[in-house]
Amino acid sequence: MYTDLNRIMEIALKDILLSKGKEWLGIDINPSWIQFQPTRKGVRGDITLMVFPFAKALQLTPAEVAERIGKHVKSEVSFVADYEVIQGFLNFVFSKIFWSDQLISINQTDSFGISEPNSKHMVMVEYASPNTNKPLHLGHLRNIFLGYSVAQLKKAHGHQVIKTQVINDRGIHICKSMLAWHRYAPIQSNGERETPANSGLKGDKLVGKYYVEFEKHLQLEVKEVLSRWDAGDFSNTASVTVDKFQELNKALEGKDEKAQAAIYDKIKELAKNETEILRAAKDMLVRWEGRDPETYLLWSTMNGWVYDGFDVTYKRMGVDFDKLYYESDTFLLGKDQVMDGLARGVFYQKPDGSVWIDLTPDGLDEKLVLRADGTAVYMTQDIGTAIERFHDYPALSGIVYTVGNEQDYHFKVLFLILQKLGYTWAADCYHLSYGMVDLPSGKMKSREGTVVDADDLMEEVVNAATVMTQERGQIAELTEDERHNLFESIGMGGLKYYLLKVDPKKRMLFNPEESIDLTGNTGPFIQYTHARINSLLRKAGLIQFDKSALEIEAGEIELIKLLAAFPQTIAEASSNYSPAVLANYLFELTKAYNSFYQQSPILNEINPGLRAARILLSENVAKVLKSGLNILGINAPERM
RNA sequence: GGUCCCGUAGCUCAGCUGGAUAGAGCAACUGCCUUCUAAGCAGUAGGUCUUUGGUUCGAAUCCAAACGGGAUCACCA
Repeated sequence: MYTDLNRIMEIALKDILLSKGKEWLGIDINPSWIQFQPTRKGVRGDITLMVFPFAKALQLTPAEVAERIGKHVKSEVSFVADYEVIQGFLNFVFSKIFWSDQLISINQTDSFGISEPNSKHMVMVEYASPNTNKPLHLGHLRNIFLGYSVAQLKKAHGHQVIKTQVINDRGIHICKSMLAWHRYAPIQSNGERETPANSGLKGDKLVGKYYVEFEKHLQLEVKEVLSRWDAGDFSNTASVTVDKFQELNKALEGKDEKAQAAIYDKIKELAKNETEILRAAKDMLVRWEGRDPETYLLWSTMNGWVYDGFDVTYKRMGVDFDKLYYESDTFLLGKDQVMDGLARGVFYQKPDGSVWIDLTPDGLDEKLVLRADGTAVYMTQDIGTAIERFHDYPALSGIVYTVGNEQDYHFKVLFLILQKLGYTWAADCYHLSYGMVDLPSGKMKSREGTVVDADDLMEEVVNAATVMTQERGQIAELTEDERHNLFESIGMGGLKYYLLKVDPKKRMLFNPEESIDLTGNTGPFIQYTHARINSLLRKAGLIQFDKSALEIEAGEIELIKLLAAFPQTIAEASSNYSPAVLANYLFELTKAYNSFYQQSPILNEINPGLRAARILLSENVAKVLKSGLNILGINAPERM
């Protein structure tokens, strides 16, 4: 088992300072003065003690204090070989033995950096959960890679993890596609309507096509309704709607452009509800809820197409799920909890029968949790689903929701409600909120056709990787199959790394050209370095060396230090729900190794002790790179 | 307007709970393949960390305000 010597040394130094401090400095040491940090890059030393707090208390200059402490520590602590005082910072230099022992310890640890499986509590990670009316796009890619990677991170950190997604298989959106398909899908020669099987179209793409079709017809009808209204023809229109329309029309006067646009949107909304096609879709939803056999069959057929399509996409992404929650099963959940909460005074009821929660004391608004007609809203469902999950998994301690930051408010409210209902685990639920992915041309908008389709993008990225790898890869010995896998690994690795390397919380820019780059801060750069080490190790296989007689120099120490930081990097990335932390670490390690590789002969080194240390070091760098990439969901090819 | 998030090099991003001279990658320029994979390495150039106050030995980091960008404020999900 690997022991983080760094950490142990820090504790040891702290103990010595506390016990001997008075003797050395003449005053009692306040533990809060003792602040260590890794020594700054480019400065000699391994760990740095801040001496400012001491200097202040002792009324001495930092340099004087540092000198006094340094002298004593050097003479009394075996692993401190030297010390240096620069600008009031006290830098301790650890002995070479210390570092070579560290390397040996890392080497002897099988899954270095990975915590004992299931040593920490169980968490559920929800991600993906797309709507079924449209194919997956770039935004989903960020969501899915992020969620999957956080699940991997939690596992590596010792948690038991349940990966889950909610299948949004009910609601008006799927009815829209169903209706449009029923009305407009061309009849094939065999008498069937268009299906994935007879058209060769991916299921999600096909259903998405009819959703668009629906929207097209809807827009046309809206136009008709509006022009009728403008002409003063309100036949077949409810008087409430007419009043509302005229009211909004009046409100237009004297408003600026922005306010007018908002009002126009509302008018459009009114007109939408007056269209035949939307009414037909709503009827369909009612029939679905009433379990009308024909509607139900169509629904399950078309849903099936979508999931078959999504499965293909997930498979290429390399992600999976342990447990699925179907909205069609869970949409009735939560009502009981709401009624129970109502009885306990957590919620209150308005005269129309709708149920609300007043969150104004918490600085939020009043929020509807159940409609007047007793049907559930989004919030009701989420309350129910969360509770259901804790029933399904009694050992569960928290849920991570990978959902875009436009829902920050929703989750804030959800967690608060759960807490008010008395569920202590609400404190361990976390909204993994990520920023939007923008394009160089701006925001993705389906209406303007600027949405980047997930399947298309993956195809493109793999194609680009194929071209580049055929050009410069060392692939002569690979079979056709192996090549195919390699291109896939490189293309997808580049894409995943590109989306994961930035802080999830932040909005990010997706530059198509950069995403297929193979140089610089990219996935393929790390993969390449891993492959190159493997090539080296294949050749080193023949060389005998003695692992107990290692010799190391400054360059090796720098790398060992980085390797030793792997476990704490995983811990940090896991607790911050940030694969980006890990990605940046891997990049640092890769850069450091490449620099080392370029200036130090490894197999060609004549000094056997040095050569042994360098081979061992290379082996462990490769080990960490592979393990780290795996957590990011990225393959680490043996050669490329 | 209320609430929340963001503002670091031409561009894209790192900078952890305050610490030394603010770092990478891309783009630009200069070098390095008859030694282990050049998808690499070494170097040059590029910064009032949006602004102004405050806290402190010490601020890109913490606090406040202003400015700029975004999200959200549905009986949609």
